[in-house]
Amino acid sequence: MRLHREDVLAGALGLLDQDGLDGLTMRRLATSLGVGPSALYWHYRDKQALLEAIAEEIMSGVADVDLALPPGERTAELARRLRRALLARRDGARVLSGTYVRRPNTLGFGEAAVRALAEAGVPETETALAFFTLQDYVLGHVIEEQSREHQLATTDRTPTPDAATTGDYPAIGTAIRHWAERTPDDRFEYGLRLLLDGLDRRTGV
Amino acid sequence: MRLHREDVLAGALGLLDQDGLDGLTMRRLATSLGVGPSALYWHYRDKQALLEAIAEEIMSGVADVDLALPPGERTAELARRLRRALLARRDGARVLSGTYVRRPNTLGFGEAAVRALAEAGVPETETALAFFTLQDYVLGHVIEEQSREHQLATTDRTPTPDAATTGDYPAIGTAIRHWAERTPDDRFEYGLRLLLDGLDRRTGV
DNA sequence: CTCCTGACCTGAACGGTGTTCTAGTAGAAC
DNA sequence: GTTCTACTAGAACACCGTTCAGGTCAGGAG
Repeated sequence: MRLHREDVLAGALGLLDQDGLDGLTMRRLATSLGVGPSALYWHYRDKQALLEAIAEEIMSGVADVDLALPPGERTAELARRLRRALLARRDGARVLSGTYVRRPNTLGFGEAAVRALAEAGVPETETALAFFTLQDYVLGHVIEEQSREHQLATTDRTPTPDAATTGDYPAIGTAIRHWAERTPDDRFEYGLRLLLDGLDRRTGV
Repeated sequence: MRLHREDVLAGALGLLDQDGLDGLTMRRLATSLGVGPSALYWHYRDKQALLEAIAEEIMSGVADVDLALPPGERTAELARRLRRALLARRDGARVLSGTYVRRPNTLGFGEAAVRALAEAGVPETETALAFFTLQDYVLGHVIEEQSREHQLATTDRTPTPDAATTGDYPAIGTAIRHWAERTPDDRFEYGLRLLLDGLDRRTGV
């Protein structure tokens, strides 16, 4: 039973979810597919090409936001959809930040976001600036969120500063305590709100 | 002439600037120091520990912002200082995003930022949320900025979408053209302004 | 029914990686 | 001048991405 391009991609996605980005190696992917490592190179030029295919797969459907939503809310929803897509796969944010993709799903997302921003009243000269700002925030946020997940899974040290550190840094100590009480979704929404409010003040989103 | 911990760190920083994060390998670092690879493991438990030391070094001095500045401007200045520190070393943002540091320089930066935000009028329950939002934005932004640098250096494809792509995605095409006219500093300031304005609207920074 | 072509794979190899181990050597302190 | 500690060498282990020359096997052409 021979492989096809999609089989390799599917196997890679499975291995990514199971073992994370560092565990996704060509050799392990090959054995999980019951094949030698060199077989993979017939389907993808190199590992980078495979990672780009994964990135594009992660971005599939993210742009399909409800166009009936008012443009401001649509912009917010696109940011949320991006975050959810990144969170849906282990190390999703790291995968995307490492690949420079110029493919339908990725471009389509940018197109949808820029459109929503423009319709919301952002001047044409600023739509890309606003879009990248939103995207950079989401990416940075999810990278940190997933990095914390990994931290929790591998070490047994508490991810929030413990008593020893809070002694020397009192402000951060109490601040983090409030932060820890929020859900991950709330934390994301807070920053998203800040950005959209800032945009509102300038152009009325 | 034997090595000390600082010599290894200095050599690692040099190699990082020269060859990037992927070029920073224990063996190459060893040879550049005129020593066998195993010698490094006396000074640092493993490569991760060395990377954390690098991260902490990158963050040195970032928190030393002028306390005479009004708290709002001080917050902005801290964000700028963080960006500049990350840009100062090749792949600086990637290094920091991969390490989970809880050390003086990193904690001190958080402390300074949380303090500035609190003084600016952000309620105590939200200072950490606002701080992490700013930090996530800066990190995401610089990761992308440095990833573009690398892209430019290695491939000869233009980093901005070319004519072929703009055909199918008209909004993104013209948007990017406006974006390309701005300087990297301007692009960063735009997002920073958005965040601070959003914060202002909620609490009066 | 044969043959051929192209898609797909094997197996071995190359040069690289982080890390560990045992055995040492050199420099400072007494 | 010896001892002790700080430090290093060298070999080895188990991986990694990638290449290459050669093999297999399905399916269409004749």
